[in-house]
Amino acid sequence: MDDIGQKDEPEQSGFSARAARIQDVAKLADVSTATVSRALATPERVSLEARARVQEAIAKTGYVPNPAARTLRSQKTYMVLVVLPDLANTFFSKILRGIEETLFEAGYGMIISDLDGSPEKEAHFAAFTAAGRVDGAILLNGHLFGQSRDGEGSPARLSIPLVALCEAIPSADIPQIEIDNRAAASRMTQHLAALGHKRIAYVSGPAGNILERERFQGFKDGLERADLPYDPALVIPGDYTIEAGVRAGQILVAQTTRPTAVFCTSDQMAIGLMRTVFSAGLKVPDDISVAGFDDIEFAAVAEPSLTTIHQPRRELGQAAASALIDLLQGRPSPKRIRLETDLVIRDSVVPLR
Amino acid sequence: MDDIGQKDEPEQSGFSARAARIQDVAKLADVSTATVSRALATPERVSLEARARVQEAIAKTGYVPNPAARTLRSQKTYMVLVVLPDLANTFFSKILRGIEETLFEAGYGMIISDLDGSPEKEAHFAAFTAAGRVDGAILLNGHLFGQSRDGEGSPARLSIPLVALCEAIPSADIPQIEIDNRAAASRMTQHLAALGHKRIAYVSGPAGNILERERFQGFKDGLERADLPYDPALVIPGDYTIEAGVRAGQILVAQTTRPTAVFCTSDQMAIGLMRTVFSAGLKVPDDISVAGFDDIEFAAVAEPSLTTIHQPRRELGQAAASALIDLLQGRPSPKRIRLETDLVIRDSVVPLR
DNA sequence: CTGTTAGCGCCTTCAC
DNA sequence: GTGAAGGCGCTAACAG
Repeated sequence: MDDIGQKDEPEQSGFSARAARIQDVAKLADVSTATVSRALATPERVSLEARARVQEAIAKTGYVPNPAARTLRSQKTYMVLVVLPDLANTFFSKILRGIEETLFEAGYGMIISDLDGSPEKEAHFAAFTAAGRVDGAILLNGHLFGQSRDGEGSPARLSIPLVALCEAIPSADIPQIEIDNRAAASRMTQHLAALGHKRIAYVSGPAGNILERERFQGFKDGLERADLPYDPALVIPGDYTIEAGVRAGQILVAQTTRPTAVFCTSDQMAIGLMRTVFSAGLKVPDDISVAGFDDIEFAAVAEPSLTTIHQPRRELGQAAASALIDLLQGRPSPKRIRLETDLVIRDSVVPLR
Repeated sequence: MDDIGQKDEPEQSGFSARAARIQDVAKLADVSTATVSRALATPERVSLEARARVQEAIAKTGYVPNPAARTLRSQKTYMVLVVLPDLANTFFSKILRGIEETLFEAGYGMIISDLDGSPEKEAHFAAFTAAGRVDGAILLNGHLFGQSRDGEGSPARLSIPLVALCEAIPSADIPQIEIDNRAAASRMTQHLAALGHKRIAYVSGPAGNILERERFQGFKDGLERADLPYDPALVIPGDYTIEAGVRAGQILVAQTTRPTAVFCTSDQMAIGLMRTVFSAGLKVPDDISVAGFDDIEFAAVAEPSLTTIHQPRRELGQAAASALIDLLQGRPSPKRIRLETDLVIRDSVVPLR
């Protein structure tokens, strides 16, 4: 990453509408194309002198290797696919940034696939990886794709290095980067219990989701440790979205004997729920305490500010990208990484009076 | 070469360890490779019979064209670069989704570049496009990269089709997809004025930003139409972030003669500002009305819910992608598209009592 | 309508 | 340390 300077005009003399090729550089440096190639890939195997001439010629021509040709030859794309269920979900953006940063530093580009719950898209991206457009993939959607029912004719190229991020894929033997959802949920539940809350509602994630399963386990763990009974009637279904929070709030306010605290398994739901609770004339935290999960940017500025579990989103992205790069470069990669979460205490949860 | 080497694996028998090539399909279908290629690209120029045989052979082999080879030959990548200033900003996610959808339908992939204010990255992506890794680009960052200032003969080199989205680039002769920021800001200002507010503060975007320039003009337009004087003391600097809103709030509450309404030029700032205002013991909207801009998801569930300008983010993304695809496929493309905004009236703004 | 031929630009043995 | 040459897989050009 050296040249930034000469974007100027090598075109005063000629109509250089065409990009320089390795041949042009070779001719100008008076070496063979092989030497140019080596000067770029393995400079130590080229004499200092030749290297200098090549450098100069590259600078003069503004040569940039053609990636398609390079890929065709070397079977490497220096591209990584990031698969996520919903690009518009604010939870992912900081993770993406962490991924992008780390990939960028290692010279990889990032292609994003927003699955959007569409099997068609999933098939498309499966074909995409099969076609060798990417060297590896980071999966945020909790499952592998391209599992054809009978495997007939499915090419073996599908097996590129993969990393699971956030939503673990236990069945797959790939690096798993995540937080300890169960422990975090347990911790929050105990926090609420320690403040005197005995009737604690739980707003869930989507049924079957692995995060949901773990957080739900954690919720029950927390109750148990606090010697509180688990009451299924206090579980309200959700799916991590703002809208689910709004709906959960409606269910909540309609209840005759309301819980004194609600543990929402995403901040988005917590914020949506508080909205409904306010509209119903109740107050948070005076009438009901509300806790979230994720610590998105808006958690700190919500009204009241949200007590929640902090997830190191950027670091999660970075860790996943690092693990994948290790894999891609043949280095041993961590099998499983669990990053630490924090309980962030703000104003939406208060002791039961 | 250090791969798992199966050099002489007979490639029959249903499952090949190696991806099928066009030759394999050709042989199986008993046609030439050219016919296979045509059957894929221009089926109408291939006899029904041959087409059927090719289809069958493709199915049997699981053939997927090698994109690198295709790109090398045809000089088309079917990839589009999306350049944006900050991936972690929630404002962009829905726009990205709109872009992705439309690109996907047209068979294009999306590569995202998060500039993150880094000139180094910008140089990198300039080289990226120069290297021909993408067919076109959508720019959300308000300026071209890798281009010299003179509008004369320079752009011959890395000129791929471009589209400017949201932040217009007036100097560039490319399709511009945007909203009428000036009109929208004027409308909001007049709305506040119509409710009796006479001292209206304005929390700005980053200095020099084109959105900021237009919205600021709109703010002044609105004051003028409402016969209100423009008072520079009521302008608070910001940069569209939550944090800027928090800081603006601090400035606001410290003022001796406070305005009765604040127009924040992003929802994120409005939400951050309300946070500070609450912490200072004031009430929104009773003590001060607050308006936003963008209508992000959290605007509707903020407390109080936010009166703001709705931007059709998804449609903006779709329109930009469509315009770019037109360009890429040699069709005439719209020069400038301005999508409609809406004034969304919620609870954060009330008439002056 | 179909086949043959010739590269796209690069990397990488294989010789020297 | 360097050069010559073949070919990665595909499609465009040109015949037939």
